[in-house]
Amino acid sequence: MMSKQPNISFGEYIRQLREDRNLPLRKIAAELDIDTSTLSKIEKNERNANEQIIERLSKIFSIDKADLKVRYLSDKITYQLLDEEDGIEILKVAEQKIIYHKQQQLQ
Amino acid sequence: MMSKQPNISFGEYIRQLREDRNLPLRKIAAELDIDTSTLSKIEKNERNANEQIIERLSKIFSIDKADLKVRYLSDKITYQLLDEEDGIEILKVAEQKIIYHKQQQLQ
DNA sequence: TAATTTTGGACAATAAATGTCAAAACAAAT
DNA sequence: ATTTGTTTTGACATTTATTGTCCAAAATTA
Repeated sequence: MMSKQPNISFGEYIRQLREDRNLPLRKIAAELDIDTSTLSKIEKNERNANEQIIERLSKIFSIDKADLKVRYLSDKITYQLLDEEDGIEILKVAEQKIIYHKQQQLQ
Repeated sequence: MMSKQPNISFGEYIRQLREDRNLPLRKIAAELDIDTSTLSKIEKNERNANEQIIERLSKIFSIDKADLKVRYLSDKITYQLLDEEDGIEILKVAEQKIIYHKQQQLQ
C-alpha cells in the first residue's frame, strides 16, 4: 500500500519530488528525454505519462516504480469517473471482474 | 447494486438480451441508428458504445440505464487494468480519490 | 439449397494524442 | 528595472486511434 499522500495527483507528486530537490524542469526533462514543456504539462496533469517515463522517474527519484504506476493509473481512472454518478459502484464492479479474471487465469 | 451476472461483459449482456427476445442485429441496429456490423462488434466488445447507444438500449430492453452504464464503464476499466500487476490496488486508490473529490465538492 | 443473419476486413473521415518549437509570463533578485 | 533562468501557454505538423460505412464471406436457420 502507498504510504503518504494518496490523494495528491500524479503530476503534483512528481512536481513535489522535483521541487524538494530544487531541480529545474529542464534537468529532469533531459533525463526523461522529453521536452521541458511536455514535462511541465505532465506535472499539471495536462499530458499523459507513459511506461518509459514512469520507469525513468522512479529511477531518478529512487522511488518504487510499481507505486508510481499505481499513482498514475489510479489518477487516470479517477478522471474518467469523476463526472459519473455511480463512480464508486463502477469501481466495485470492475474489481469483481478483475478478481474473476485473475481466478480464471489460474484454471 | 446489480443483481444478476455481474461478471458477464457488456457485449455479452446485450447480446443475451437481444437473443432472449429472438431479435436480429438488423432490428436493434436500426433502432440504435447504427450499422449492423457495428452492433455486432459492440456485442463482441470490439467497438465502443456511447451515451446515446446505452440510453437507447436501456429503452429498447426496458432496463435501467444507470445499471447498463455501470456494466459498460466497469468493463472498460477492467480491460485497462487486466494486464496490470496491481489492478486491485489501483482501483482502491482510485476509489479513495473519488471519495476525496466528492467530499471536496461539498465544501 | 436458399434465405437470412452474422462476421471480418477495408476504407475514408474524424478525432485524439504526441513531439516540437517559440514566445509569453513569471521569478531571482541581487 | 534589466538581466538571467524557469515555467507556462499556445500553436503546429505528425502520428495514432476511433468512427461510420460498405461489402463480401462465413455461418446459421429454414
